[in-house]
Amino acid sequence: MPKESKSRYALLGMINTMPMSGYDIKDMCDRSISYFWHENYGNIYTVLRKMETEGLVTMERHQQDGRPEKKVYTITTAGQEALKAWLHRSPEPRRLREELLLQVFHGSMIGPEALIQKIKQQRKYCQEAIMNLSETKEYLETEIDGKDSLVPYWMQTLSFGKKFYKAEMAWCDEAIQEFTKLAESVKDEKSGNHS
Amino acid sequence: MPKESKSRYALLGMINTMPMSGYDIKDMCDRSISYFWHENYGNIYTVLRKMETEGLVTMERHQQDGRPEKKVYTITTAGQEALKAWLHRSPEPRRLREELLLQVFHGSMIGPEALIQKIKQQRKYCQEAIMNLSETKEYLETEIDGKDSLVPYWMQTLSFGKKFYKAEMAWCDEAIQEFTKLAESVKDEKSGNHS
DNA sequence: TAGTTCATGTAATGAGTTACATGATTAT
DNA sequence: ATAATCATGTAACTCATTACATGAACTA
Repeated sequence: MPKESKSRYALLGMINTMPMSGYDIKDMCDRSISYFWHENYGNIYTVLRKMETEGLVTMERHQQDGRPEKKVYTITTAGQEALKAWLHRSPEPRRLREELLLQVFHGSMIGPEALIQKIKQQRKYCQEAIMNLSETKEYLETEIDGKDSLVPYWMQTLSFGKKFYKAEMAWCDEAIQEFTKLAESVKDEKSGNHS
Repeated sequence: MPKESKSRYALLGMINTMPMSGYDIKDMCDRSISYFWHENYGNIYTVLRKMETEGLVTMERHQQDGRPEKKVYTITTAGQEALKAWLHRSPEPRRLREELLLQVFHGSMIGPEALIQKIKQQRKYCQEAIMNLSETKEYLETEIDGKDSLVPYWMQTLSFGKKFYKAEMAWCDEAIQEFTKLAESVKDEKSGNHS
């Protein structure tokens, strides 16, 4: 069986919280799940139209004052069932492709100093990510858990992000330290200062 | 500019440590970097032949006793330069697609109990991963840092893996706890027992 | 007036995965 | 005998990304 695309469920899930357009979906993805999932316009619009023909969503044109027309998609019963069925399935194991780690693995070719620069960069990125997550968390906490009970679930994904980035930052610190030591020992060897 | 494939560098890096065949590369990837990088035969053999025409590697047929013939690839000077150039470039930001997290985000549709099962499964997976990493670490520690100084770099990627999985396991524990609470509060509401 | 945001779409591309095919040998 | 390991390859496919195109309105 060929591996099935998961984009549809990302979109269905978003539409399920409330009817929205492709543009809205992209916006919501970027604001809420961007640290563990991504979607781009090209795919969104394509998948949306496909799901319409499959009867998972329906489309309505919404006229707006001054702004371009919107195509607002609404989930159907069939769509909700498809979403639920996926939610009950086991997630596929992740296939990471961590370019930085690959560079570290083959780092002996460029030496520790060059790696340290990369890792410092990554550390900065982690810090920013953690700040963003904190802001989102604060926002969610002010939200009265009203119409949708999605808040506690969203919160739990934020917690994952935070733990993940904190761990990565800790790794960055450790790696910088280790590679600094390594760089010094290389220098020592060159000056004939063996242990 | 279209995004460039990173597979070639994964392969070049492996061949750089010692000449080997596509089959060997797959084996080495699976044993050493599988928790943050993956390659499959289809791609390996294709990319290998492409790199040969580009002059990044050379190929030699090796006859083996009893076993099928091997095509052993060796990195060229051009290949080493390409590898080095990539190592000096900044890694592209990762694009995660964490299906489990997506399911958690939309979890309100199936409720906390169903999620807890998934997360328990994930926790088990993390535990196994940590054990595998520990074994690899022990193996590396017995290796005398001889011909290749790749050991400390490899070690550092192992440390990343361990920190990552430990963080994920901690998240699993937290999430299980939180969703258990949530499940109970839902039950309370049903039985008319409000706080 | 030039740039940004809003809004949708499609064609081309590429990269990677899967499935399939072959065939020898070795272990059970 | 038959399953597993060793070893390579390719065709089909799908998924996603990129690039490009359009166009209105708002903002500096």
